[in-house]
Amino acid sequence: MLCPDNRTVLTTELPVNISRGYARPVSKPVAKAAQDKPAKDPTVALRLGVDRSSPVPLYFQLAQQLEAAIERGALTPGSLLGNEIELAGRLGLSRPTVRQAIQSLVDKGLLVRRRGVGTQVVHSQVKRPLELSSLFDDLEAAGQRPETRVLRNTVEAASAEVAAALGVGEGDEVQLIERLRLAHGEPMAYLTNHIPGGLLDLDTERLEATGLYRLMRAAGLTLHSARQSVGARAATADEAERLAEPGAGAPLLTMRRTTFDDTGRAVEFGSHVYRASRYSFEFQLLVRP
Amino acid sequence: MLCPDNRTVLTTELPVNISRGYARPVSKPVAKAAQDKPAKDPTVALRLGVDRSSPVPLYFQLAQQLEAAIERGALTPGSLLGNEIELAGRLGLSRPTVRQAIQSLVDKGLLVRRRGVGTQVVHSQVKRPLELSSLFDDLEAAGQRPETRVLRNTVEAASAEVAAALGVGEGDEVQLIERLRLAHGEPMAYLTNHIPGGLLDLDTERLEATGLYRLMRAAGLTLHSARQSVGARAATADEAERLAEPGAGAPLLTMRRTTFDDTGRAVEFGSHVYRASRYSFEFQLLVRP
DNA sequence: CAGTGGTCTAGACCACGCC
DNA sequence: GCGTGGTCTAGACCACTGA
Repeated sequence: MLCPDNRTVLTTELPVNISRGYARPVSKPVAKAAQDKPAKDPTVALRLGVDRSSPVPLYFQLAQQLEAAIERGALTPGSLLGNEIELAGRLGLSRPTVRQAIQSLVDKGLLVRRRGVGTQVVHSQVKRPLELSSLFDDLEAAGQRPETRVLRNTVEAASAEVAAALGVGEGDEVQLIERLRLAHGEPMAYLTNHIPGGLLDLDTERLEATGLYRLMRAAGLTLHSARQSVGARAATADEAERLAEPGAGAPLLTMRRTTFDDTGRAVEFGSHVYRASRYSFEFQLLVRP
Repeated sequence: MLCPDNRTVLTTELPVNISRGYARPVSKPVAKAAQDKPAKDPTVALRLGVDRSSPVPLYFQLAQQLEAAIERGALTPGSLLGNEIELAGRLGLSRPTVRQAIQSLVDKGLLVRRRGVGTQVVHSQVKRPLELSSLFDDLEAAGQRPETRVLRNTVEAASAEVAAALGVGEGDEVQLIERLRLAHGEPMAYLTNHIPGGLLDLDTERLEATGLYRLMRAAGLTLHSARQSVGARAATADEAERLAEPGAGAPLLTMRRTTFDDTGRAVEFGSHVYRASRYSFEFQLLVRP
């Protein structure tokens, strides 16, 4: 994704929400589709329908279909969805199941509910909130042909700062990785990561082929949350040279992030600098209702 | 909140999640509290209990109590909550209601569920995700005694850029506000905002007393989402002077944000610069499970 | 006043993780 | 196997909105 001024914009989006389900016997093909109502709500013309033999949860199937309808414009912004009870009856589902589907789209910011009014499609412009992102994946998704040069990949004793960030003892073994990230052959960012010792088997080869988060997930870690801080500062002479900026003093965008897995353990501490002339962070926020 | 290096950090937190409820007749004081189980789960000693005469929803009451218990340390990180069915029985609630309470805390990142294992308290460090934030509120919460100087407050014709961001016609009337924000008497940021004409009655006096978002909410607008972009660049000579930075070229943190209300209408477009020597953005991310 | 979403109940069966 | 959360049903009453 390119900005008007040719800077790379990071719109972060990750493959989450993997459908999980369970097999269910093909039971009760409930289908007393009441077409006796004139119904001006747009979902009637939408050939919605769930597959009860699929392992994908019913609410999830419905949510996917509604989302697809919104994305392809079949459900236009501002249009009312029609009430939950009637929709449930038409699909042969119970109301709680339909509510669960709708709620998941409300959480994504695609729908808005108003008591006494109905459920409406939000007037677009809203996409999804920021996810835990990988620069590599972001660049790849944007068609920027990312490239990684691993400049250091060693085991060190944790400094006080790193130990505090990772929640390990000072002097404990941590893996240190320094990488230069390029897109279209040009330097974009200088990435420094610290990872608790023994957590991951990181060989330089795999690090150059993909992103760190992908390696972590592949190793069975469940990434859960991250605390991050974004700022700016002037480049040192060294940094300017590494990043091919004209000289010391060039503005850099900085990001420090600690990532935690689902047990609350810190799995990574990163301290990165980006060329401000080429990068910005872009994301959406949703206000919790 | 102050950084080690004395820069102001923006931890954004807004008062959302206003409790809404409805009155319910004081019915069925179901209380067959089974204490026949030894139960090593920590919630038994937690004097949990809901007030059925309260207008606050039962699931919300339970969620609040659990959250409070986590915050004061009565539920320690990693501890198991005890299964949902038993908990429901003990509280005289149905399982779906208990699940709704637990789910809301999972969404906040305070709890983690594992099938076949149970529900655990996350190992702290995790706070809440970024909310739609007001610099004024953030500074005030951090005890920084914020001050605002309104430098411009006029009505103008929308430029092409502003018109595109706000979704109005080029040349339409928009309100333009330029403000200098100070903390402890020192310049922190220069804020430029555009607001669709006629949306809000903004007098300079009120703008100097509080933040823009607070005024918007007070005017009955329901803020729903925002799209924002954070970057960095070098200051112009003018900007450096306004912000009391030593001179042109000083690194600035930039933020552009368009805010939407719950009908999807753009209600504000802001283009702000912050002194990188004094500011950074700090926030948490949660990975959607 | 009619229609909507918000909340709640008391059951049920299933998939997954661990022993 | 056993216990956990994940999903689903078929009802019910209430509060809010707008005509």
